[in-house]
Amino acid sequence: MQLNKKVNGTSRTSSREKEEGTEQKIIAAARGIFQRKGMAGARMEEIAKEAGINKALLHYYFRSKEKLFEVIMSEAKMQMLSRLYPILGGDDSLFIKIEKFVESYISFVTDNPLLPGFILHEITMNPEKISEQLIKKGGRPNLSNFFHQVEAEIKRKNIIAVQPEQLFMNMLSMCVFPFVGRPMLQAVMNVNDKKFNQLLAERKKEIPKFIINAIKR
Amino acid sequence: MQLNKKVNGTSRTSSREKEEGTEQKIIAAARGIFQRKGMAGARMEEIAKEAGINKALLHYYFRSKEKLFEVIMSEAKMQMLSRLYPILGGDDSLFIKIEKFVESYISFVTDNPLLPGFILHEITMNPEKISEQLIKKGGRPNLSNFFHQVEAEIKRKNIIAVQPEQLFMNMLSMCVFPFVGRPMLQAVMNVNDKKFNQLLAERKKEIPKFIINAIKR
DNA sequence: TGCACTATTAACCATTTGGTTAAACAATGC
DNA sequence: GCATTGTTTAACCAAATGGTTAATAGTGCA
Repeated sequence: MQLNKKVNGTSRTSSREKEEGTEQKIIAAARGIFQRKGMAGARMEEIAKEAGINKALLHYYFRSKEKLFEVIMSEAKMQMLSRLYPILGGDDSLFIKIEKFVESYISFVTDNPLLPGFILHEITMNPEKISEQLIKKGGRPNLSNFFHQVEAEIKRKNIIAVQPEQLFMNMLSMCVFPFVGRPMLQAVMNVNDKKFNQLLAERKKEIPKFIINAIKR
Repeated sequence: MQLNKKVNGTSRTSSREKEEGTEQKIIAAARGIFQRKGMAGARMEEIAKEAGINKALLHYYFRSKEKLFEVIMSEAKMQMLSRLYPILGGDDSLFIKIEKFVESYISFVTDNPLLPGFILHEITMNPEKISEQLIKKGGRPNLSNFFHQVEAEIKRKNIIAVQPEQLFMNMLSMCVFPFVGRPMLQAVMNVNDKKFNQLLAERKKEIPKFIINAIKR
């Protein structure tokens, strides 16, 4: 038994529908189940079944639940962070950055609605272990660029005084929380799925407007 | 075996330190462990040990893990919601409401930092079952009061046009998210515990200022 | 004092669960 | 063809886990 990932390009088993290869099927299944149930709630058996394979084969590709989990988690973190730094670390003006960031982040999370809750929960369960690599993965944290820019705009009297950290937290909170807290928000506000989706879509424009209103002089 | 909760007032076992009664010790232990590990990650054995009792006694007081979980969850939901409605449903002016709400909510969550993440995660794992009672528990949802007030202020041209739902989501997001996403935020912003606590405390004033700035004409 | 009832425990049980093994199956090179 | 190597499975295993049982200790009260 060895863990060499297979080299095959086109040659496939005589199976009918799948053209992706076992490893990808496993990852896809694991992604879904881990995100839906969390590390503690996920079952190797269920992942195997959803991937259409045997449980033993799961351990043949990924030695343990932890190993498999780490693959999924590391992929998830990278996805989340890779949207974060490029925009905020770029050359745009502050207001443009805010607009681009919110638009990009909400679009992304709309396509991956379970991601934030998954990451946040697991990182809370295991802060040291998971947040250490947060820095390395997905590019070096470039927030200092953004923070300096905020301070510069304050000095130039273009915006009111606000701690960059607070501004960043506000922005991220408003983007991410509605996805993490969706079921609660819908229940509390008594809003159906369609209406809530519409609210989420509108937030791409609403949040930047809100933020810029809040800070501009 | 019966589940009668004991009637004793003062008479206690000859145990040394505890004066709270077994049931309360169990609930305290369960609260901590469920909040830290979640339903799926919690172990009955561990709860028993933390309560200083036998696992069998746990089942003597609360028949099953689910039953015990429901006690904790229902208590948690009530706590969260009981801060929500009274203030927003009250008679204060809009700006005062916002200030009171943010102040009260952040204070509360500061004292119970694991609560939001716990509730949000479990409600996501099991939306139907848990969010149904969200409405009943902790008083009827009084958001319509708040929503009408927002619309009235818009009409009176005291604030700019904004959907009440969006405003509410913004407010709740900024209050709650920093607690749910704390480990991630600290890692990403490279901020130590002390500094982060300070930021959180400052948010009690910062968020209302931010919101009011964003919406006032 | 002894009886009824509650509280508590050690030992036990059945199921679930992550993980392993040995053998069957393909595919590929020679 | 057949040996080699990688892939897949059914069966199995040990530990963990939620839950139960039967016996013990404690307490009030008739």
